[in-house]
Formats: sequence, structure tokens, C-alpha cells
Amino acid sequence: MAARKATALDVAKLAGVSRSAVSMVLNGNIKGNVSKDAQERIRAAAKELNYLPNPVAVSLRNQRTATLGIITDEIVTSPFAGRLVSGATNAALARGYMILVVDTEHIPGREGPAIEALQHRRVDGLIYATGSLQPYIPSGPFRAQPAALANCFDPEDRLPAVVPDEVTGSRRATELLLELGHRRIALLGGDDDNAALLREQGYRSAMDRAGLTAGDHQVIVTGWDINQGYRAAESVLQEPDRPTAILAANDRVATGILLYAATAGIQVPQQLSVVGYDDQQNVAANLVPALTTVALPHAEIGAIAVKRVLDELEGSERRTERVLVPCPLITRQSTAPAP
Amino acid sequence: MAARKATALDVAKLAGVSRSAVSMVLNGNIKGNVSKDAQERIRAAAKELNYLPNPVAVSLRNQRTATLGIITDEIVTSPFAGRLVSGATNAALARGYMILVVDTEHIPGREGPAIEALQHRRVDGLIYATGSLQPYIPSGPFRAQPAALANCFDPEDRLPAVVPDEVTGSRRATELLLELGHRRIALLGGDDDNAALLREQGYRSAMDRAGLTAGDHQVIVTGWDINQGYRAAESVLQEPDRPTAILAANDRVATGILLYAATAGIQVPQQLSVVGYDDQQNVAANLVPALTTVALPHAEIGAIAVKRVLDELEGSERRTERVLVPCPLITRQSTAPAP
DNA sequence: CTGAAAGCGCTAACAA
DNA sequence: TTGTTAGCGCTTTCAG
Repeated sequence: MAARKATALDVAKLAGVSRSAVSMVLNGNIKGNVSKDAQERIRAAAKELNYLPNPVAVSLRNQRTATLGIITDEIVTSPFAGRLVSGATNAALARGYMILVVDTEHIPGREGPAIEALQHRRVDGLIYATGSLQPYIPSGPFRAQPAALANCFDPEDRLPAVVPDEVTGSRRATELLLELGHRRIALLGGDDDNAALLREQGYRSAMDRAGLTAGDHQVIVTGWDINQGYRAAESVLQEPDRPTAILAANDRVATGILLYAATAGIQVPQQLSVVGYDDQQNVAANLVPALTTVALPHAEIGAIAVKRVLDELEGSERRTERVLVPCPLITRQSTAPAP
Repeated sequence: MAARKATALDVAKLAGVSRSAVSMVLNGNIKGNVSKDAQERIRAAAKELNYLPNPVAVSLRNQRTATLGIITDEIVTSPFAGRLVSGATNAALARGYMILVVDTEHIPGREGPAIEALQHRRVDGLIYATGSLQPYIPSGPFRAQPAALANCFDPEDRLPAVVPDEVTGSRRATELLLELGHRRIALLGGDDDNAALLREQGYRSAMDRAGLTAGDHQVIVTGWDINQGYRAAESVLQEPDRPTAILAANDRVATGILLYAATAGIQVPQQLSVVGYDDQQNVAANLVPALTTVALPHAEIGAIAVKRVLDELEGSERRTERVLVPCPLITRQSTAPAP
């Protein structure tokens, strides 16, 4: 139960010095002005009184709030990317910052006011975070102060952007399947959005490198949901030359595939290997069979975005290159050697 | 691009009055002191300069930050209850408050420092929110200032608590099944935690009221995950007198049941009705078949908790009764008349 | 080496 | 009716 009251003046009195001395010592601003003795008394007094500078007063004085604002389109609302906010919060906390989050829930016209609200609160920096990988055109405020993009990127690269390395992720996943001896590998990819395109690129690169012919490639534009995975599986798995392995757009699509395979009496992984994407919590590891998948490093993305903003805030030059965060491949029970 | 600079002094100058007049007029504190004329000039000047009081200065002066703190054990990290934070944020925003969230991620020893950090930031009120329904013993800070509990409750009811009405929710779900003519209805319930117990209570109350005998009841302690639902279904559905309907602990358990049913060639809903719980986003509505389920009103819980805190903050008496938020039954394709 | 003083932007009590 | 003044708690310049 810390006493919530001690001010710098209290500390000064107890230590027998002036308020300014307290401030200087506690902030390490001793330009050779305070005697060693006084310094010790100040520190002791501060500890005794459990003194911490009032952040509100500090903010007013320094014109900095030690607060970052995150605007997101669906991170909070969505069940997938909460770890992004959590990673960001932890990284911020570790450096003495707190985070104000506003989720626009994809509601048009909500973004502007959200940014304004955050600016009005005098946040020191801004982060825009999206639920799915996509381009984002940063508006004025983003370019006018320390800022970063998380899981999205500025097509013109005016802002630091932190995004998952989707290409390598799906290439690695495809390689795993190839190493297991699979040849007919289908990609049930999302739709024509950025992540889907990049994942397809990784898939094709691995397939091509393995010298596979067009007949072995099979890319079906699906969607991102369970039922869409189910339907795509339904159409792909009924063909005579059905694939022996499927790379799914994400774990939900993989769930749909598993559901259809069960219905059709196709055993996974004995007759069909399935790889997901996301490593969605409480899903991938708990499916039957447990799903081999590519993890999306949301927490890390959030943490790095925060780091970028804080570095810029503390004096570094703005670095606008995109950071590609690795997506680790997690091998579980849904993949096996080709039949 | 609003000018970020105008201060009360600028407004005063432009309107030809004193700073205090500006403050009074803009805060509605005119105790008959300012001429109608001056008032209009002030408002006009404020609008012209795009003036908004600097919240940091206001905070320092008023000793209130218009900020609420939420401590949670897994809301942010977890894919399920993000809407709680989102509901809370929106409710707060609507009344001019912002929210600082700290997720302890169930890490022991993190809660104390989190509360301290929030208090240090001078939040005006505190909310403790849990991912799953459970008792929570509020520590000192919670009892010393405006606060509320979301999705958890103080066994001694010293704090307002906002929780889902689990009993009614599962009773309604059971009644739906009974209305469809089912008699042998199994409950694959979580484990011995609060939500599981309450859901079982609702189930039993509906079963008893329908005059069903012990043979028709069947309660299996399962868990909350897909694979656990799968295994429980495996054991329950192989019996000769297998149930014609299952009430699942949650949507993930229901997913496991659907997976097993598909594997075993049991058609849902023709041969087996399944009801979930949670109405988990991107899951319940997209399963195959789409899942009938009981929705957990997370957003509303968050919003009501915020309202409680703000009401207390703005002068109302603390009301410590528990608020039961209804869990609406959502009927989809996984339920049908008994075979 | 130390302390007094100014001021961040605002509100509210008090004089005029 | 209006303007002046005294802080909220802190940092930092500038005399002592």
C-alpha cells in the first residue's frame, strides 16, 4: 500500500535540500552541482517516502505523456491478433510507456476521430495496426510524429512497417511437404489479398524449385473461414488425382478441410497431410489431429513496432524500411510422409 | 489538420476577455458572471481557433485524468473476450474517457505491479476483467476507488460485478432441444469451474422441469478445447443408447464433437443436434453445419462495467449488486427435431 | 555547489 | 459583471 501522496517538496524537506535538487538527482541531471552527501540524502528520502514523480505534472512540464496510441481496424475485436496489442503493451511498459488503444472495428469514418482523440490526449507516438496484412496510406498525423505500422505497410514506405515474412513462411511449409515426399500439393488460399498473394508466392517458389510440373500445382482461391475451407476441400478431394497434401490459407480453413476429410472418410495424416497458417491459439494445437502450421508472430510484430516508435522518439533517425518478422513452422500431427 | 496549439489564453485574447471567463463559459460554470455577449464571443473564438482544453493541464489541475484502467488476466491475449475490452473502450469514449489496459497473461506476480502502474498513472477508476467467469478477491486499490468487476465477481460482493447469465443461457438452450423433441440430451461440460457449474445448473433445471428421468441426463466433465470435445464425443456417441442431442461446454468443444461425428459417420443435425456456447467469432457461424449456440455478451459486459465505474465516479453511490447480462440463444443449422 | 523563480495550461476562489 | 491570483507538481535556467 504505497502512500499515494509524497511530492518532490516532501522529499526536499526531508532531505534538507531544495525541490530542484531533488528533481536533478532523481533524473540524473547533476551537472556537478549537488554534493555527494546531498545526493544520498535525497535518494534515501525518496525511497523512504516512496516518492515517484507525478506523471501528470511531468507530462505538463515536459510536453510528453509517455503514452503511445494504437489505432487498429480489428485487432481488439478480432480473436486473432490480440497478441499484437499484448506484445506492444509489454514492450512499451518495459520502457515506461503505456498504450491507449482504439479499435475502429472497420467502421468507416471512425478512424479520423480516433486519431484525433489520441492526438488530443497528447500521445507521443502513433501505431496503426491491422488484423490482416494490407497496405495502409498514413494520414498527416502519422507522418508528422513518431509512428510505425504493424501488420500493414505504406506502399510508399514513408513509415517504418513491421510485417510477417509470409513468403518464407509458406515456402518453408511447402518444403516440409516436399521433404515428406508429397508431389501433388494443393494450396487453398484466402482470396486476393496481400497475405494470400505472398503465401502463394512462397508456395510456388518451393514447388518450382523442386521442379514440379504444372499438374502438381493446384491453387484454389478459397476464403478465410471454416466453411469455405470445407467447400474447397469438397471440390478438390473428390477428383481422381486428388492431392496428397494441402496447404491451407489459415487454421480455420484447415479446420474446414479436416471436417470435410472426416466426413469423406479420408484419414489425416495417413491419406492426406494438412498444413495451416496462424498457429491460432486454442485451435491449431488442439485440433484432431493437432495441426502442423506456420505461426504468425503477432506479439513480436507489436513489440518491434513499439520499439521503432520509441527509438525515433528518443532521438534516432526515422528508419522507414520494412521489417520482415519470421513465421516459424510448427510441426504437429497433421503431416506425414506421402502415401 | 487541426492546429494543435491554441490555448485558453489565445481564446481569451481573441474574444477580448480573461482566461477565467473562457474556462467558465466552456465548462458551463457561469454563475451569472459573464455577459451573454462575452459568452458568444468566447464560443466563437474557441471554435475559430479550434480550441480544446489541454487534457494534461486539466488533469493536473483537477486531479482527474479521465482515464480508466483495466487489468485482465487474459482478455487481450485470449482470442475470446477481446470484445469485452472493445465494449469497454467504446462506452468510455462516449463519455470522454480513455482506457489503459494491462494484460497479466496469467503470470503470477504481475497483477500487483500492473495495478500500481495504473494507479501511478492516476487512473480515475479500475476494472478487473477475467477471460473466464470466476471469483476475484479485490485488493486494496479496488476497494479504495471507483471500480467494477467484469466477467468475475467478489464472493463478498463489495464491488459491482457484471457477469453473464449462464444459468438462463444454458436453460434456454436445453429448452430448445426439448422443444425439438429430444429426450436423451448430454451435457459435455467444461471442468469444475464456475461457468461449467452454472451451465450445468441451467441444463438440469430445464431437464428436471421437463420431467426427464435420470437415464436421460448425462453429464460428462470434459474440458474447453476441441480435442477434449472430440474425445468426450467419442466416448458418449459409441454407446447403444447414445444421446440425440449434445449441449457443449463451448463452441470449441462443439467443434470437436462435429469433428468426431463426421469421422463416425453421424450426421448433424439429422442424427444428432449440437449446441455450443460463446458464439465465438469466425467459428460458430462458419462451422459446417453452422452452429446453434448461446452468445456470451462480452461487449455488453465491458460496457456495463465501465458505466458502473463512471457513475460512481460522477457521484452515484456504489452499487455492489451483481448484474446478470442475458446470453441470447442463436439458432443456426446444427439443431433439428429429434430423429 | 545551491536555491529562487519562471512557467507548462488550466480552474476556481476572490477582489474589484 | 469582470479580471487577478494562486496553485496543481514538476523541470530547468539563472543568480547567488
